[in-house]
Amino acid sequence: MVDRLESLFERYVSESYIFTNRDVLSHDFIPSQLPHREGEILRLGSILAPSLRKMKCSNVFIYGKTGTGKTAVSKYVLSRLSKKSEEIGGNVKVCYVNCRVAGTEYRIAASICSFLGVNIPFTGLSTAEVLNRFTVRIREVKAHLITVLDEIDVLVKGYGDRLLYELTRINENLGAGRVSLIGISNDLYFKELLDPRVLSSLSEEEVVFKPYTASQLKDILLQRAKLAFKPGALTDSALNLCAALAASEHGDARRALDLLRIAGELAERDNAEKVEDRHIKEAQKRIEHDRVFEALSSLPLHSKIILHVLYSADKAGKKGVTTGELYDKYLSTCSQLGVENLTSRRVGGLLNELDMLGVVNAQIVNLGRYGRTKQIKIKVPAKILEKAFKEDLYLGSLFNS
DNA sequence: CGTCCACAGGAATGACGGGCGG
DNA sequence: CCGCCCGTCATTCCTGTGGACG
Repeated sequence: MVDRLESLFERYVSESYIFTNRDVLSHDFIPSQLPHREGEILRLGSILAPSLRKMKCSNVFIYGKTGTGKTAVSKYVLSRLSKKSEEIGGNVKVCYVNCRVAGTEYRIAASICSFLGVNIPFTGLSTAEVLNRFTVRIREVKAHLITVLDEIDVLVKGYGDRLLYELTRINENLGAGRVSLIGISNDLYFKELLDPRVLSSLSEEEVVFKPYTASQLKDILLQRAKLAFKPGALTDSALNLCAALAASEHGDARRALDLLRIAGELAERDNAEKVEDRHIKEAQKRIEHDRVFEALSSLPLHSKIILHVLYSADKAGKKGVTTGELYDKYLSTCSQLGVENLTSRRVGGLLNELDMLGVVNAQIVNLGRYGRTKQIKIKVPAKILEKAFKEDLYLGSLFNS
């Protein structure tokens, strides 16, 4: 026993069979070259280049599906631009904000400010005040700030285009300095939600990122694999499989890299010498499992109760529950657990959130004389749900009986 | 062909915890 | 320390609605 533990430790201390540098496969790694995106890089570069000569540059709207390199290309071009600006003593500053990560209008504004060295408290100020301080600061340092708003559709869907409107208008009463915007979205139709004035201002230029094809994905993987894996540690067929799987999921390079990294980790844990097809397949299962597990276990209590109701119905062989049935069972579950219940209005809201998350499938159906309701079905495998809820402080007890 | 079911989901409002400037 | 404002979660009240039934 001791010896086996010793050898396990020893394996971790000694060099890995598989990886030379696993970080190359992580999300935030930006390689020195981005294969199959030369066109987009040059395009974005030529749009932003005027800023180096203290000239106005157009706002840009970038769209394309997830994992098509939008973020990587933007960050790459921005970092090169800011390097060049430093070199020539320019005043171009760059700033990157992910709207989904930041969350609210306020935090996005605060986050932009922090790039200019203005510290904004967590909360306490109005968004208008934050923007005001931002404007003052821009004028002060006379900077040309190029702001990337990643996942801008999340901002607009949640809070409307007020912030964007303010940002596009800021230049109008700004003596010195300038603000240019780069909006990134993976939803092509979100433009419809924008006020025409904001839209025309934001999409002075547009860049579209097409999904990678399987062979392009293969090139990308090959490039990273050279840096990440030991020579010969990745089989050709595993690499091909990886590219093929990711290509079938809308040419998502991020997904492909995740697959490769996790497959590598699995192979390493297996003490295998090479990453093979089975590791890739296993990795795909793992990713899906983890995604769902994570989503489920971080849910608020009442969402979990709702899911448990649907889970029980599903286990009883019911195919779909109506809103009324759901709410009845929800009430009884709450009293069983000794938890205060929410109103049906709120439960409906939570249900919609679960639908958006893809955990649940809710469809409005018309039963004519018998009303208009929703048919709700659970979409996650029972096993994962059990695993995610068994540890829950409140819900755990429901599984022991 | 009108009714009326059983909800959907928008708007207004309130409670609450947190952080600000003064 | 206080009064104020914010974001978040939840409630209350409300209007809207597609189609089977009578």
